[in-house]
Amino acid sequence: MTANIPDIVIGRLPIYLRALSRLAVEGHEVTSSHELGRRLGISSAQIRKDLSHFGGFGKQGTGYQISYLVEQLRQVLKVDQEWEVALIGAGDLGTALMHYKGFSDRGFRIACVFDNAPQKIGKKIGDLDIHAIADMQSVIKERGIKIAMIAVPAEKAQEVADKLIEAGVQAILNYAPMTLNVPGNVKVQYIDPVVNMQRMTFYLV
Amino acid sequence: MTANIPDIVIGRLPIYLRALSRLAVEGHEVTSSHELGRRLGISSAQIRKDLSHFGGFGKQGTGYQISYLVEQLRQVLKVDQEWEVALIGAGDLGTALMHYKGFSDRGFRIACVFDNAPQKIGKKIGDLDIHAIADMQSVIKERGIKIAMIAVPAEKAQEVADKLIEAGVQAILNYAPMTLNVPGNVKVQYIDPVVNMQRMTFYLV
DNA sequence: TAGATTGTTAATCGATTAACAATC
DNA sequence: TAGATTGTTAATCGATTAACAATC
Repeated sequence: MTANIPDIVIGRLPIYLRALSRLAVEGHEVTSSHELGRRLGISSAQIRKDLSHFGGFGKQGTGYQISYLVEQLRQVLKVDQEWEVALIGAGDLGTALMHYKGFSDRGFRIACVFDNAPQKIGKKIGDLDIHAIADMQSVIKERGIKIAMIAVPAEKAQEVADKLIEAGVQAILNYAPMTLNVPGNVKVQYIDPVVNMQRMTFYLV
Repeated sequence: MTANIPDIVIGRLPIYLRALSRLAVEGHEVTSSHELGRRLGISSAQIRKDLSHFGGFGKQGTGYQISYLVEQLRQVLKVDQEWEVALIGAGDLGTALMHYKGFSDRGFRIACVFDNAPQKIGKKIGDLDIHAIADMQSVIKERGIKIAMIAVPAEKAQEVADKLIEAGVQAILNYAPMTLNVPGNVKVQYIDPVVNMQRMTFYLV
């Protein structure tokens, strides 16, 4: 069942989930594919088609009960639990990620931080000790961590990724501005703000 | 010519540009669609097809001269110039963005910062003064700024976006975890790390 | 020349949309 | 009941890939 669902559909589910949570916060209890589509700039047909891969979550004539759909999407995406995440890199970006409040209620918790600057190792960041990268693999193996965020300079990113994967990490959010080379069973997502900016300048006058 | 190029093609060009720059740093002078494709996990046919929208940049038998292709892609994407960018929000994330060194050699410079916390206004961040959001529109109009990064809480993001657009901004990089409602002539790109993480957990065991 | 690689065309593949019966 | 909206099928649309002549 899981096997033949297009990546592009999975990619939209977090957007639906985010919009639905927002609707709930705004006090709505029920919504429709049309309302959701209008908010997101997506056709209602696409939303219904996407959701139908996982079951019938709505009711003809009335639409979707938001709390129920949120619960179902959380289950589908496996964020009805809290994932422990390893953060590699305790620079400006790593620090901002540590302080970010938005992870916990959406399924994630930064559980350990690594850096290799001697002056940082042993210091605290938030309420976590910064560990040496030399200890990274043992900590990740011991705690069974499956997800990591890479926030180190581009030159170090591939090396860090290789070690993470060797230690059992299967999902990497890479903030370093480069494409990683990983085996087929490892998922990578990229965040590079400059890429996002360069996708817009083309359209400017 | 510009009009009928698919967005999805434009979206890949910054990735090509990034990889080509990296190849150049590594000392390569020439590459091929096969080599680039191998590095990026993209088919060589797709790379050739994408590039062919903008002209013939390669040579049969030998491939692409990297410096020339980089130059051409920079022109296509309009990042052969430095764009002034407005940053709204001087919290942890805004501060990390201010300190980020990676903008300038890829076409962007943060030219002004805004926040509405009284204790921040007037303080320096990097070598820029933090201005009040009340001054945002006049500064943006005066300097003719076309690009902004939103790094404020979700509740404020739409309001900030509306003001930016009214002041003439045409491209927004939105770090707030919500979809913005904007007119058709305004481009928006989104960065929400939780969305990226939730796109991977589905595939974890 | 022989080998390699481009740019492009046609074929294939996959995603989106339109439409509507079912039904709340 | 009448109106609204789902879930799904078929049609359309668009993107990717395969293949190859051109040519460096």
